[in-house]
Amino acid sequence: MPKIGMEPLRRKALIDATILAIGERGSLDVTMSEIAGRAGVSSALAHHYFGAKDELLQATMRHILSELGKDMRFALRAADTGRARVSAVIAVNFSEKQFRPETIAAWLAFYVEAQKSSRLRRLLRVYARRLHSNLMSGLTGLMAQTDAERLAEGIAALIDGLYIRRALKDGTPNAESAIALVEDYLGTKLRQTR
Amino acid sequence: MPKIGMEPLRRKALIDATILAIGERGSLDVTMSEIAGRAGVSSALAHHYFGAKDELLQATMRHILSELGKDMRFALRAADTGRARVSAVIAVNFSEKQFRPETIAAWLAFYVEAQKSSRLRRLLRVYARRLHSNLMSGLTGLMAQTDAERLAEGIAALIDGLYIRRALKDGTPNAESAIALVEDYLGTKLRQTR
DNA sequence: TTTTATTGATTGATCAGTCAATTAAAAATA
DNA sequence: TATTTTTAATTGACTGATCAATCAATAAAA
Repeated sequence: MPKIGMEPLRRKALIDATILAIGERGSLDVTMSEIAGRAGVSSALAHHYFGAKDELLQATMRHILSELGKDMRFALRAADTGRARVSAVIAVNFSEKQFRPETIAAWLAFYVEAQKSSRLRRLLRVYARRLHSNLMSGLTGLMAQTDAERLAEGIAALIDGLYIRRALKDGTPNAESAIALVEDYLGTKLRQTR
Repeated sequence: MPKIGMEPLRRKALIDATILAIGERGSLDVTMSEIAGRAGVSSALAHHYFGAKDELLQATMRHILSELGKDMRFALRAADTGRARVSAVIAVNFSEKQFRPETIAAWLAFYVEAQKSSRLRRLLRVYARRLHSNLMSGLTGLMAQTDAERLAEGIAALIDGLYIRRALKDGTPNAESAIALVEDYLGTKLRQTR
């Protein structure tokens, strides 16, 4: 029962299915058939719309990054002080939508894959740079440039580390305690450099 | 040209080859043939000594963990104050031997794999607990228990985050700057809680 | 002669990717 | 409006490649 204008719907469904599948498996070792099955279509159709598995994975990563970017821009719009900007960046990274097991697992899997794929590496580099510049835009007013650079690096690494730990479901930090940890780091450094 | 007592030699060579191969590929998607080839034997022999690929990977992870443990015990033996113990833990994690691209890539790959394999997950949990208790053994004398717990969590997350960033070869923190970052975090918190 | 070390060849399963065929909607034409 | 033609959506069946795992055979040491 073919219908019209299916392409955007199918693409979206396939990308969502990809995130779900990766999240459940915990790695990119997910077959096209599994993804397509979850999206309710045949694997042939997935190939029809995305060409190769690689492109589906890349589209998925782009989708995740773009969602994060959207949330970030929205949160930053409401932040009027430097301090508020930094807190906004932290909050978005641990928001309901971003700090979910599926999303995190996908992140981690893409991190690993990036070591093989230069295109994925480029995507992640864009994200890292954006995170850094967002942090810096808040921190520069609050301390010396070099201190800000260093702190931004520390916060970014801390966020990544908390993501990994969450993925392992081990010491599972929940969102609030993760935010508290990063905010405490930030607060302590601010008090020190004040 | 069969020789005697080859088993330990072969096992060691295969494990080393596994780390190398994973490090180069950047993931656990490495064939038994590739590993065996690097070790200078046939894939059949790798199966002969390890049974299944899974067990070779597990043995490899155990090897990495045990090396880290050895280094850690050695470094801690020389640390006589609480403060020195914490610094020792940090130093070992970023030591020449541990903070190498191959080792890091292997770490990351195992982190991902751990989401699938409960046995790997157990291994990593042991490591995480050991890291935590090592950190605590140094921190408890220096501040209140709850503060120490929180700081240990933060340091551990920071270490993981710096590992990930190193794996991506992006903002490539070198060992010294990574140590400086963690030590700065620690120092700031100590000055604050003092 | 038994045990250990070793491999080439093979098997069986899994998958990404292709293709020809089918169905129905859209567009064009009568 | 009724028809033919074109385009879009969709799949089942297939192909080719890759790879883990097995096994029978060989060679040398004990």
